[in-house]
Amino acid sequence: MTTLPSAYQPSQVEERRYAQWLEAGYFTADAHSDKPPHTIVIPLPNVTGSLHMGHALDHTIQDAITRRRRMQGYEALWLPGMDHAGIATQNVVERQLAAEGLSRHDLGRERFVERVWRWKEESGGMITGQMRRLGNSVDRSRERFTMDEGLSLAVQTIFKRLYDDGLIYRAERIINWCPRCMTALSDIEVEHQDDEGELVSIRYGDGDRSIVVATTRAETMLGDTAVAVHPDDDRYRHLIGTEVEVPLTGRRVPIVADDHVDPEFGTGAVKVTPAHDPNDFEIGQRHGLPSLTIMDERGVITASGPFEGLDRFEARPAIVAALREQGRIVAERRPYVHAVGHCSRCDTVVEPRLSLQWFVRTGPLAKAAGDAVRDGRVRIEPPEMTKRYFDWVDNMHDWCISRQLWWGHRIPVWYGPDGQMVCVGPGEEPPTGEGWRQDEDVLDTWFSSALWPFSTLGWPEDTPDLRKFYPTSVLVTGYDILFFWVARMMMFGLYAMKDRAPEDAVPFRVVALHGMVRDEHGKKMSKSFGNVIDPMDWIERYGADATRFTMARGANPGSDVPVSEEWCAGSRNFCNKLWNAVRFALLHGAHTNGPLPEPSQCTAVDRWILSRLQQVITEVDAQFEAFEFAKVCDLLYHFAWDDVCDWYLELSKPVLTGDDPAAAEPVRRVLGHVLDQLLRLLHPIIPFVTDELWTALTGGESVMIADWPTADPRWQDPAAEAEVATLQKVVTEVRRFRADQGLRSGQRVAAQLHGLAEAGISDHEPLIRSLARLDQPGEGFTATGTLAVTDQVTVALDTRGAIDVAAERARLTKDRAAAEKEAAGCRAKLSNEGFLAKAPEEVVAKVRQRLATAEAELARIDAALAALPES
RNA sequence: GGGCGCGUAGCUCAGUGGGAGAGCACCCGCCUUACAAGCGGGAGGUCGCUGGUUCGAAACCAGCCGCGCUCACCA
Repeated sequence: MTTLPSAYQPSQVEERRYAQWLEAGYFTADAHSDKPPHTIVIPLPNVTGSLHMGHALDHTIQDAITRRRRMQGYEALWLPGMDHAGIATQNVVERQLAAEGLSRHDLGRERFVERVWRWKEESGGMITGQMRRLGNSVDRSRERFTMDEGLSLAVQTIFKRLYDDGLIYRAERIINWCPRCMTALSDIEVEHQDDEGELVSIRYGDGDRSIVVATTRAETMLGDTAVAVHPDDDRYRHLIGTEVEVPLTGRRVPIVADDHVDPEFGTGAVKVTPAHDPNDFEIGQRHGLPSLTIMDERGVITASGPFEGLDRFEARPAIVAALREQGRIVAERRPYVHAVGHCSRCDTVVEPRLSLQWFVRTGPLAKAAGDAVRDGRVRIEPPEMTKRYFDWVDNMHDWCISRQLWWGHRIPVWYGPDGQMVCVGPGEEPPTGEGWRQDEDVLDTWFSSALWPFSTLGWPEDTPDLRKFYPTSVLVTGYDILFFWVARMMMFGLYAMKDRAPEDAVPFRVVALHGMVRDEHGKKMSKSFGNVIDPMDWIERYGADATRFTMARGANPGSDVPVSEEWCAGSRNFCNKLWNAVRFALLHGAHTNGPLPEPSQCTAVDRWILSRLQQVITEVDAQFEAFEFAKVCDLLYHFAWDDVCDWYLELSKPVLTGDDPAAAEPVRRVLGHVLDQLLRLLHPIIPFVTDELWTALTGGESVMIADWPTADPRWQDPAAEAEVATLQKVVTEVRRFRADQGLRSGQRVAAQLHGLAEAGISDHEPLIRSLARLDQPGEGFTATGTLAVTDQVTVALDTRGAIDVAAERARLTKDRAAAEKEAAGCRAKLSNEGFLAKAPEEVVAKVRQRLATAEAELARIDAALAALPES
C-alpha cells in the first residue's frame, strides 16, 4: 500500500502525472475508433501570447468537458493550436527591429517574413508549455498553426471559392484605417470610446446664400465636395441646388438634399467629405459627387496649401484658427464628448479613409449563419446571448478582409499589365510574364481563424479526421469574441461544408460562452489597475488543480468570474481535504476489490452515503450537461467535505479503527467505492490530485480512463437518509448544548439517551456517544441537564456540576422564538382559504408537516424551559 | 442614442412563484492520532425603492434610483 505524505504537494505530482498521461497516449484521439466522437477545437491563442487568467478559465472548462466525455466512452479530441495574429505579431517583431534601429522596409518583405518565422520558432508559443502545466489534455499530435501549410491551403481554397461565387470582391470604399499600423481594419477591430472634442459651426459662403455647418473634424473641410440638408427642411429649401464656397479652399460646391441628414442635429446642414467619412461617401454616391482625398496613410494633410504636411491633429486647430480669423466660426462647443473609433490593437484614433480593399459579401453567409441558430442546428449557451448573436449577423456590413501588412496569408490574386485580375486557386500556377504581380496585401487574421473547426481537421481534403470529428461538439469561448470569431466560423463553416446535410454542416453543435475573469471586486484585470494575476503564479504556489477548481467554481454560464488568491487557497484546501480523506481511508483498509456488499450487509450509515452518492452523480451529470461548472463544483465540494468527510468518515471511524474485522470489511469496501466514485466525478475539474489518489486507492492505471459514474437506483434509500438525519440532529444538538455550556470538547460527559428506539436509531447509540463525546452513565450519575432533541429523543447529561441556566434559557428562548415564528407562519397560511383552495396539495401537506414539527418543537422547548431550575 | 444584464449577509455570488443560502471574512471553543490548509459551535440580511398581479413575490409585471456590459455612420 502506498503511503501518502500528510499534505498534498502538487509539485510532487503534477509533472510526473502529466508525463505519464502523455506517455500512455491518453490525449491522442483515434479517427478510426468505433466510439462516438466528441470534438472541441481550442480558441486559438495568439502566438505572441502567454497564458493569462482568461485562458485558465477557458481551458479548465474545455478540459473538464473533454475529460468527462473521454471517461464516458467518447473518442474525445481536444485540438490545440495557435493563431499567427497578424498585426500583433508584426508589431512585436517591428518593435524588435526598431530597437536595432531598423524598420521592416529596411529588410524588405521576404526577409521580414523570415524574421517573423524565426521569432515564432524561438519565442512564440510560450502558451503551449503553460497549457501543460494547467493539465490540459490536448492532442498535441494534431496541433496546428494558422500559417502552416495545410491551413494556408485551406485559406487559399476558400478564398478562391468565395471569389468564384462572387462573395469576395475588391472595391474602393471608406474603410477604417489605422494611421499607426498603416492598415485597414474591419468594423469590429475598431473600439468606440467617448473622447472630448470640439463641435464647431462654420459659415460656408456669404450673405443670404451662406449656410452654417457643424463638424468635429474641421480638417476634413479641405475635402468637402458638397453641403447636404434634409429635403423637407424649410430653412434651407431655397438653397438646394445652389452652390456655396468652401472657406479656405475657394472651391464652390453644390448644396444637395439628402434624407440622411437629421434636421434636428446641429444646424441641420452637413458638410460632405466623401473621401473621409462613410456617411458622406454614401451621400457622394447618391449625388455623383467627386471624392477628394486630402490626407495620406499616415494622417498627414496632402491638400496643397498652408496646411499641407500637417498631421491631422495639428491641422484641426490650425484650420479652426484660420476660420476664426475670417470670422467664419459661428459657434464652438467644447468640450464636446462624442464616440470616437480607436484601433483595437494600438488605440490610435481610426481615420475613415477611401481605399481600394477586398471585402467578403456577408449577406448570404450571414443569413445562413443566423438560420443555423434560428432553426436549432446550433445552440448558444446561455440563451440570453442568442439575441446578441442575431443582432450582429442580421445587421452585418461587408467584411473588409485585406490588411496592409506583411505577416499573414497573402491575397492569392495577381494583376496583369493590362489591368487583368486573376484569382489563383490551390494547385494552380500564378500567371507569369512581364508586368504580372501579386496583390501586396494579406488577409485579416480572423479570416483563417474562421476556418479553424475544419481546416485543422484536414479540409479541403476529405480526411478521416474531418469525417470523424466534424462538426465539432461544443465551442467554448468568452462572450467577447462571439462576433470576432464565432459568427465568422459559422459563416465559413456552413459555406465550406454546404455539401453536407444541413445539420452536419455546422461548425459546432453548441456554443458555450463564459465570461471574463475579473478580480475579487469584479474589476477587469488590467495592467493599469495593477490587479493582474498570473495563473502560473497560482499553479506554482497552490497547484494546477487549485487554480482550475477556482476557475470552475466561479464559472456560471455567460457571467464574469471574479477570482482572488484567497479563493484559490480555499481550493487548495479542498484538494488537501480530499488527499487526507483518501489517506485516512487507505490507512484503515479501504479498497475497491470485489463487488459492493449487499444492502442487507450494510449499516444504515453505509446505505445513507451510498444513497447520497447516487443523488450527487445524477445532479453532477445534469449540471455538466448544462455547462453549470460552478454548480458541479459546489455539489462535489459539499458532498466531499460535508457528507463524506465530516459525517461518513467520522461515523465510520469506530468500526474502521475497531477490532472487529468482520464488521469493518463492508465499510472498507463501501468507503473505497464512495471515494473511487467521488474521485472520478472530480477528475475532469481537478485531474492531478484525483489521479494520484485514485491510483493509490484502486491500483488502477489511471482515473483518466476509468468509466464515468452512473447512478444506480438500487442504492436510493430514503429510510437510511432519514435515519442518519435524526442521528445528525441528536449529535448536533448535544454539541450545541456543550458549546453553550462551555464544556470543552475534550471533557467527557456522562449521559443517558432516551427514546432512541422510538426514533429508530438505537443501533447508533455508540456512534452518537462517540461523536457527541458522551460517556455511559456510571455510579452516582446525576442528570444536571436534560435536552429534548426531537419529540422522541431526550438526552440527560451529568455535567458534573450545575449547568449555566442562563445560557440554557437563552438558547431555548431563541429556539422558541424561531419555532413560534415558523408555527405562526404556517398557521397563517393554513387559515387562508385562498391558499387551501389554490395551492398544490403537496405544498399544503408540507406546510401542515412544518406546523406539526414546529408545534412539537414548541412543546418540547416549553417543557425544557419549565424543567429548568430557577437561576 | 439602441440593446442586454445586474442590484440578496462585511466581500464575491447562487437561489427565479410556496420554509432566506454558499464560500471567504467575523465571533466563541478546541492541537479530538486523516487533515490547524483542520474540528465543533455561533452571529450577521425589512432580498435597491415604489406600485401592481397572485391565496402566496427575493423571484412575475410596470415605473423609478444606482451600476455594469455591449452595439452605434447625429456630422
